[in-house]
Amino acid sequence: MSSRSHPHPTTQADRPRLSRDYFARSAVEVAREILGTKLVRLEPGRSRLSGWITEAEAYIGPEDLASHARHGHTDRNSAMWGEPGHAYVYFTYGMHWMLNLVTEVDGRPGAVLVRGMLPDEGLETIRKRRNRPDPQLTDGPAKLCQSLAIDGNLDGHDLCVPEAELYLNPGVEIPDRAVTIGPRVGLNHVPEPWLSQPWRFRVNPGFLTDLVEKESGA
DNA sequence: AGGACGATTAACT
DNA sequence: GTTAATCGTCCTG
Repeated sequence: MSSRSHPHPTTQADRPRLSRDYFARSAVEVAREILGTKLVRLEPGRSRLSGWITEAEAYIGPEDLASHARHGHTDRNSAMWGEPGHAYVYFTYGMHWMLNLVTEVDGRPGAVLVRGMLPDEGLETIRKRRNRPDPQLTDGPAKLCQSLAIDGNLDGHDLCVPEAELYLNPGVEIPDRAVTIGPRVGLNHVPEPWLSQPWRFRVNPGFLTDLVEKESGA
């Protein structure tokens, strides 16, 4: 099956994917809960890449002045307004792609920005694409997209169908004591209260790496 | 038509 | 700590 040169005990065959119902909740709830789940990328005719999500932010709707939904339904943010469980992928700063997971009920534009992960499968491929030291491979939203070859082709992609090329698997449970909650980052010209809402969720550095080492029987 | 700016990153002082 | 890179999107007029 796998073309990896050495087995990795934490790499498993597909488990049940996170379902439409999973995403059909508030963005804040989903942003917290997806920590530790596994983001899986199947590249057509190529390899299978994956990693455990370590950081996410919630964008709750049109009233949230930090959200792209603040301008209403536009061509770019169209995926946000659709069915939950799809990807919203956008281009910014003239060079970077960002991955969001559409949440909330159909018609309400909630989204969760995936800001970081700990790589699992496809590490060699990711290293080639990033050409950086391991800690800096996927510790940012644009780095993660570069690593997994996520771009505009995946905008609107359905994460909850069998043929999905991008989806989530259950991963490891992250206890509250291992999560740091704070304001979202990179927001400019965003007024209060939106600027300071504690909608960024991050797994404490080291927690997942330690856990993964134990699981792989080190 | 023009301009401001961006849910970032890497390099630099 | 600061700043350049780089261009699509959305606003104003």
